[in-house]
Parts: sequence; C-alpha cells; structure tokens
Amino acid sequence: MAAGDAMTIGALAAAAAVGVETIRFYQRQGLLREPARTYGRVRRYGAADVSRVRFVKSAQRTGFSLVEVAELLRLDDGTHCSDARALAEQKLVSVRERLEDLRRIEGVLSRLVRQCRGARGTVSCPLIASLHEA
Amino acid sequence: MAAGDAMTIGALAAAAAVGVETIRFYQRQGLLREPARTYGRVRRYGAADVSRVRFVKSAQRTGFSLVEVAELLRLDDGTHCSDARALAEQKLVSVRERLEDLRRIEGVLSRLVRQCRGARGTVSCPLIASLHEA
DNA sequence: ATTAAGGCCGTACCTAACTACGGAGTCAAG
DNA sequence: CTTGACTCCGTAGTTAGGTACGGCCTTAAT
Repeated sequence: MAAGDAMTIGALAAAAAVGVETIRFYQRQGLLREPARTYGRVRRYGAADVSRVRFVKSAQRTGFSLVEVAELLRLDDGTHCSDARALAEQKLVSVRERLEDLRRIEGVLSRLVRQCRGARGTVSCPLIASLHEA
Repeated sequence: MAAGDAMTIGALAAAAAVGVETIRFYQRQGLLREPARTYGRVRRYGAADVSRVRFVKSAQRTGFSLVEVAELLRLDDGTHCSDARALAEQKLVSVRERLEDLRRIEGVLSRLVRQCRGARGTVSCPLIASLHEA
C-alpha cells in the first residue's frame, strides 16, 4: 500500500513505525486530528499524518513529553521560533538536572562496586554498609 | 517523642522523613516487617524500623527500585557481598545506558537551542525543522 | 457470496511508587 | 469522661505512555 492519501490506521501505524493503538491514543490526546472516514466509518489518513506521527516520535526522542510535543505542534507554523526555543531551553535545564543526578548515582555505584571487588576478608559488605550509613 | 521502642506509625514516618502512607505501603510490599501491636491493634515500631526505612530511601537515591531494594535487604546479612555486588553492577550498566541516552539528548537539544538563537531571519524555526526531518 | 484480514469502540490493564479518602476505632491529656 | 489527635482498614486514584481485549462491523479479494 502506498503512503499516499488513502491509508487505513494500520497502514499509518506501519508507515510511522508505531502500533495501531498508539495512533488511537494520540488521537484521544489531541496530537493527531480526527481524520475523514469512509461511509463505513473507517478512518482514512494521508501523508501529512505520517509526518505528524514521525514528528511526535522524533520530539519524544529529543526528550519532550507528549504534552510538550502537543505544544510544539501548536507552535509549528514558523512564526513562534522563540516560544519553541524557550520550551527547548526549559527542557535542556531539566535534562541537565537529570544528567547530574544520574552522574552522581553512577559515581556512587561505581565506587561501591570497586570497593566490593577489593573487599576480601572485610567483615561486612561495603555496598550494604554504605546504604546503612547514608 | 524519643525514637526508642514504642513509636507509632506517625513517629516512625517522621523519624525516617517519609509519609505515614509510605510506611503502610512498604509494609504491603514486604519491605518492612509487620510490627507488634497494642491491644487496640495500633502498630508499635522500634529503632530498627527507622534504620530499615532509611536504608530503603538511601538505596533508592542510589538508583535501586523498590524490588531491588527488597533483594538487597534479603542479602543484608554480610554473607552475600558478591550477590549484592552483582546487583549493583547490573544497575551500573543500566544507569550508564540512561546516561548515554541523556547525554545524546543534551547534545541535540543544546545544538538546537544554539541554532535557534542565531536564526534571525531564517525562514523556518531550526528546532521545529529538525524535528520534522529526524 | 463468502471469507479472512483488518478496523470499530469502550474499557480495562500495565509499571512504579506512592497518595488520598472515609468512616470507624484508639489513645493520651486534662 | 470528653476531646482531639492519631491510627485503623480497604480501596481507589495519580502520572506517563501506552497495550490489550472482545464482540461486532467493513472492506477487499476470491
């Protein structure tokens, strides 16, 4: 089936590499317009819908939540670059915070593993002991 | 109230800096033993329970899930250091994976923000455009 | 005309770690 | 012996992002 202008929900899902239920879910979330239907009430999608779903997935990979993706989609007319940038800057701050957290955890964990490796004959496990103290 | 051996659930929660409901939740999860009760069926906790809740919180800050914390508590008798270490090594792997993801996101996001800042007079927003492409 | 594949819908379920609620019972102080 | 703070319990709700189900309907090909 061509990704032209008469795709079923299954074809759209395949074209965008997501599940059918994901499309229905995005619809409920307002991330995707309700498409035209056949007389039998079957949804018909077009190429623009494929782009839109791909945009959502791409934005997700870049760290945006679905609520933020919805916001980005609202700003997607070229005239709101500074608004979009503000959203990205905010996101960057929170990403950096999570990054710091994770780096701290990585540091603690790798130190503990190292101590455990060299702990032959120690009375108690350094890892467990450290969790009791902190 | 002293943190001795006749604490109510509220006193334990305060001593460990968590909510009362959190204690009940940990109980249901098997992270905390069911304590002795008064004749009126009110729970009575001791100092050991404070330590245990603090251990849980400490392990959580170190990146372990509650299921993993339960495992660590099972290993907490000094004779299972290599098991505990294996758990920590596994966790370290997943933490490093998340770190890589987050670093990638940070890179993409900071590049996009930079591009947006210098995008005076560009036709379309570099941030939005990039999400359409990727 | 039949049939198989796929679409329709509402609703429930999933993980994780809590958090909230409500009506009844308990406890300690005064 | 009353009052008010606290605790009891089971159950339901929260967030995020889906995933699954099941009974019926539409569509396309044979």
